[in-house]
Amino acid sequence: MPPQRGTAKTVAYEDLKRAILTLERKPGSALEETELCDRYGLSRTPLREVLQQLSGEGYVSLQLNRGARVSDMSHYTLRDFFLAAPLIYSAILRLAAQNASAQQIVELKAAQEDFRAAMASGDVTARALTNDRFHRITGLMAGNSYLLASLDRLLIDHTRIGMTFFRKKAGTTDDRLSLACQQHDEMIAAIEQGDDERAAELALEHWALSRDQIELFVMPAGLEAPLGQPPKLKSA
Amino acid sequence: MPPQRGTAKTVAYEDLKRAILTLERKPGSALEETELCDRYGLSRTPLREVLQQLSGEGYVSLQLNRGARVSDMSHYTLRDFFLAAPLIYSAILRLAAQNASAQQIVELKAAQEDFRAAMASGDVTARALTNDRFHRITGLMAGNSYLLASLDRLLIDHTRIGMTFFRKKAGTTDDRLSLACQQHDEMIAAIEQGDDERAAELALEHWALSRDQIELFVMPAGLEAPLGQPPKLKSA
DNA sequence: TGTATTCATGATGTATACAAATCAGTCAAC
DNA sequence: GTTGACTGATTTGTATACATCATGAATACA
Repeated sequence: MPPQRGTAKTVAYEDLKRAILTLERKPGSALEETELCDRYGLSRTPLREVLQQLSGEGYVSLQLNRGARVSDMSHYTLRDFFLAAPLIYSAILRLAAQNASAQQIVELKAAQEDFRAAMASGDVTARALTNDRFHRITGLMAGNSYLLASLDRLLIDHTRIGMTFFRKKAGTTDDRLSLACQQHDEMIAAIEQGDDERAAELALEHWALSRDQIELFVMPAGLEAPLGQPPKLKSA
Repeated sequence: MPPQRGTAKTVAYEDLKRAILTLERKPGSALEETELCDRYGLSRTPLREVLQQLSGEGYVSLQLNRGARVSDMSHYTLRDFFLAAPLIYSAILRLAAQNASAQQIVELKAAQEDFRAAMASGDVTARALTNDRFHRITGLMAGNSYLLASLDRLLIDHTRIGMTFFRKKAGTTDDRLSLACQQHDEMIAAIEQGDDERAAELALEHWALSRDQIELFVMPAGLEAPLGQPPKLKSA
């Protein structure tokens, strides 16, 4: 649903999404129209249309006479996230294995190469964005517009959470990252073979890894919490 | 994510949604800005913002320099619909049973009364819209913004499809409608008791009923087609 | 000193005017 | 008869000006 707009508007749309996903624009922070107009060289009319669009897609929230803010992330959203992610990710990957076109598989492999490069580079932003791109391509492969709506919203917050814990340079992080990379490779293989069961299984394994990373980051070290009941997190 | 706008804009937003859901605006039909401006008494600037918002929510699709159209419904969307609906509906109702507030249950009961009245009246539009409202309330009860995104999109098309087959006055329709009404009552009971298993089960039963109705309408009578592989449907 | 009100400032919401692109119809050429 | 390009009219995209609302500092008062 990206607007295939003329350049200036497209740039604003894409760059705002990038800035939100990478936490360059912090959750809950205000988006002033005049600032954005100056930055992207647009007048307020088209810029406001971009904000409306982003609002409909869940990147920003609008309040009457109070402008736009980057969508918030509270402990509530995190709880919702833990519930919805395994359901949607496994469904998407199952469908991706059933429906992926040859062209899409080429794109996914290219995305995976970029992801691998980002892992090697250590660039946090690049890691988060290339991972985001990988999973969005699987969403397109699934080709189900209804489920894609949920996936898109999950990925907004998954990528933002990813930026948060990627920033932490824990000792265990690198092992987990290389495992994530390996899982991506296995996903590609399963999709290429049309093995939908395996693809769905991999989605759950991949999610379990993410979940552990998130929990590690969110929880004070050494504090145990029951699975499926994520600890409360103060909003930023 | 509805805009809490000043009256004129809100009216346009709500009425366009209503008109799209009830097929008063046909899938794929053009939405001319000047016509809508005259109708709702707005200038083009705020009206275009409404269209952008509706685009982000899946009601309309925008094309550069070619204006807005009501979102299309092809046999592809119908196929996607059959795949996503049971997954999302059961997940939503399970969560609704776990999380519904007392206030929300009151609202759901009120919606069900309106639905029952619409069934008695025979007003096709009222039936479709009150049914839509019932299920959107269950979505709010679930309180999961990620899954809600999918539910909202499913309901757009479910309501539109409902308008299509409600219009047909088949002999069997009334029995099925009263069963649907009864299932709503059972859903309320399950939610009120916090019986999430039963609620999810009811969601699937309710979906099976809808699915049969849709297949009855879509298929030429007497023509069998395998379940899960809906027949091709020409777009309007 | 603390609280409430006022008013100036700045931001958002809307309308209008203008620029650019699409579409329909005609006409000419093949 | 069909195809192609041209032109006028309509529609969409953008910029600017104005109206309305929120915010916060300054002042008056208890």
